[in-house]
Amino acid sequence: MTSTTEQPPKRRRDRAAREREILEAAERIFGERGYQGTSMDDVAAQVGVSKPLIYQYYGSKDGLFLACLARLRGQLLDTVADAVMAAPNAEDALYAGFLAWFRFLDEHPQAWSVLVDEGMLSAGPAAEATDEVRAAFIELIATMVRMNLPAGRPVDDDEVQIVAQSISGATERLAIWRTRAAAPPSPEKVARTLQDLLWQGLHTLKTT
Amino acid sequence: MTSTTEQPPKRRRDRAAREREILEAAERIFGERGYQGTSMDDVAAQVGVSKPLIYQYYGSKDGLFLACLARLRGQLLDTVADAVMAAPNAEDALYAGFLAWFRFLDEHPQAWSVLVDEGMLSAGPAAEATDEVRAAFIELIATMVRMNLPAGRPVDDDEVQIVAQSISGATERLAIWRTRAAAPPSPEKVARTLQDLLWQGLHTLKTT
DNA sequence: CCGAGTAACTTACTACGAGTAAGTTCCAGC
DNA sequence: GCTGGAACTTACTCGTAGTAAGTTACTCGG
Repeated sequence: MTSTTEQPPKRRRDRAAREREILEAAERIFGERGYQGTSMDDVAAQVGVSKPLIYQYYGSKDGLFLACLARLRGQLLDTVADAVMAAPNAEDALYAGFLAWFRFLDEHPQAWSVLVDEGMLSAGPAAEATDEVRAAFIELIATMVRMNLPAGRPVDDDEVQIVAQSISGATERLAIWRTRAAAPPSPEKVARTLQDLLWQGLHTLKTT
Repeated sequence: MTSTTEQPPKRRRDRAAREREILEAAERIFGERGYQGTSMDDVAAQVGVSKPLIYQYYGSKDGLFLACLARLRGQLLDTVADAVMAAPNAEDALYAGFLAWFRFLDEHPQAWSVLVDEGMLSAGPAAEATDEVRAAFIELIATMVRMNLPAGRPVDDDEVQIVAQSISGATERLAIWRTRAAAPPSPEKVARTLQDLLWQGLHTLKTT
């Protein structure tokens, strides 16, 4: 009976426990209804607590949303980074990274909803955090790209940036598309196709 | 003295004229402050008209935003499509399309702000319109990709979709990056790099 | 010129959600 | 048991989306 709905005899808890409880509820509700569609009153009611308490702990709606973001982002980033690092060479790393990305999103659909809504916050203070996440990813990609270049060659940083941004954008859009598509191709198929599309071009970079 | 601020002796106009006037103001204000940062009262005040009139003409805030979107989207789509169609072969078409895209966005920065905020509306009825825009682009890209394939070969529609989605995502993210970067590379450079990155891979598609 | 009829427009609201001020209740340690 | 602080609440303010109901100005037939 200890399901998601909380039982009445809920008393005071220490701050850390409450914060966790609030965060979990927020993650769930943001995931279901999006940022706009979620009101602080909703979250408060779900936790069985009053609104000002949430404000005391998280400062603002953005603050709460950011906290959700940070957690999910960390998980996703770690997953992908691990897959990339575990690969024996650049070619495999590329595929492994894509695969890890699409698989994670398949396995954590509600996490992804939050992260997508993240993109929605072009305005607001959440935008900065959003950019940080993406910057981390792009840094990872850029590192991979550079790994793939012969050591002696001069590196055109603009080109590396362009490539990294492109890959980041492509994977994001593909992820969104897959959640919406009626019968999306498997993570393996998408990762493979992407890999095929990009691999040759990455070599071109190196010989330019 | 007929600057952007309107002179007091502003009287009744017929509906079409007012709609245009409202749309222009909305486009400007949305472009400056984003969707969230713009209130209907702001727009009303700017036009020198009362809020309910805007509601009568555009139905809702989303409706007004959508109307802005539709116009800008149309311009952008036409520009890119023209460039693509004018190219003598697939390779040039790809480059020309990219170039037209990035140039347009350089030349219409406020238009782009609106289109970026567009992305922000994952929630709300604007999302549908957004998807339509993107679908149009993706259709254009998919057509180009198919043009590039030998006629006899069987076409894997999933792969074409994946590639088209990737390109769409890449160009969007690059556009956003360029507006934020301190010293973004020229449209030519970005278009060329993208072209280099993708061209080989598109051939791979055909021989798979 | 003149009185409808209607399109253009306004005033004055409601509803709801973010954020806050000022408490009240419960538990720890003395 | 009493006091101090952390956990928590009630009861607001303020801003903005959206609306109901009315008012003003143009127009067209007589």
